[in-house]
Amino acid sequence: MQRQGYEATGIKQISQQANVALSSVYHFFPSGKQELATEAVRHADQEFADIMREALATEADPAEAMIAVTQVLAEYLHNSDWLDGCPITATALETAGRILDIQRAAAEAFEHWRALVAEKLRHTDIAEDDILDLAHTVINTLEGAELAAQVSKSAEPLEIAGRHLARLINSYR
Amino acid sequence: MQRQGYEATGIKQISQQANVALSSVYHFFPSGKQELATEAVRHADQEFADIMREALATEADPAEAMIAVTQVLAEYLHNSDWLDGCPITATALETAGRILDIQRAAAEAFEHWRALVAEKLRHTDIAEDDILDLAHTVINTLEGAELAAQVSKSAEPLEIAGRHLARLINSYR
DNA sequence: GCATGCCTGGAACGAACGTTCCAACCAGTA
DNA sequence: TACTGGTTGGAACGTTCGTTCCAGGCATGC
Repeated sequence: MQRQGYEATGIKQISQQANVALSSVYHFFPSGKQELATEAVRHADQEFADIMREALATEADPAEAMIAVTQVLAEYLHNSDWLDGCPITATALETAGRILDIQRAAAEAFEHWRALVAEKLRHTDIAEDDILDLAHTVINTLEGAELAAQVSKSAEPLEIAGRHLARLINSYR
Repeated sequence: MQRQGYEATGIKQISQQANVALSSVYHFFPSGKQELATEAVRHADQEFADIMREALATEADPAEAMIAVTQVLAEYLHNSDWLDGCPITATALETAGRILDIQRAAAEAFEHWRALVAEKLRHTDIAEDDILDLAHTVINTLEGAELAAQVSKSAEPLEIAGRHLARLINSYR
């Protein structure tokens, strides 16, 4: 779903790629595809949070840490032939306004990731209100840059985003 | 496709909603769905460019103009019950790496929109290299903020993005 | 009025979709 | 050994998908 989105990903395709019986999928996700997708988004939430947490920890300075994050994301993207961008964006977008469970799970994921960034920014003397705003823009700019990088098959949007986010953060202290 | 993405949007659904015979769709788009989607992306490219051009023109100062753009985007989003975000993101993401024509059309759209922003920024004394970088981040942050606004059904991400983009631009002069 | 294009209506195709069902299976425990 | 719970294999359901085909309509040109 990260690569193809919700609709293009079939349950049979999932069961085959996982070497698992189709019945088993319906055994563990009785409500079908929507339940599976919701859990997939929640799983991707945790997985992506781990990646970000680790990348943020490599640099003590929050501004520098942003650059580290964009570098890690660029690596993942490049190593997967520009296929593995944000794990939930595609699914979130095409189900927005149609499948509320998935939309809610996606909203919670963004909130979760924002909290990680905010946590990192609290090691500065930036005011709490500004920190919360910055966390918004950091995640949103990363999302947009990852999308652009994927579509253009280039790491440049992510590199630029890293530098600009660092500059924006530094402008608050 | 703006609302549902590529896979979830059927050709029959399109022909019905357009009050047009299914045969007519295949008459004008002989190569089928992929060709139709590619043209749809190109059309959305122009349409979105018009919206941005108009919004950018409402404010003489480029930094202020960014806030105007986010306000306009927030309006569109709110008026459509948070359904009409960026017209190509969903389609671009789920076809990335799978349908090259669509991916190319999407990349050209982003390039087109960046050029509009760069054009506006040339009314300042910012160095050309910085202008091109800023255009990248402006579009990418708008994309990310629009996604977040749509998923969270709130205009807040766009409002914050507008303020931060203005601040970032002003930091260059 | 008649012929020559382009366009449409409607039916049909095979394939894939999500989902359901049930018999068979295979741990465990007693 | 017998039983019981959870898990699987495989076939089948109806529906929808993208696509194809062709006879008919309907203007425009002579």
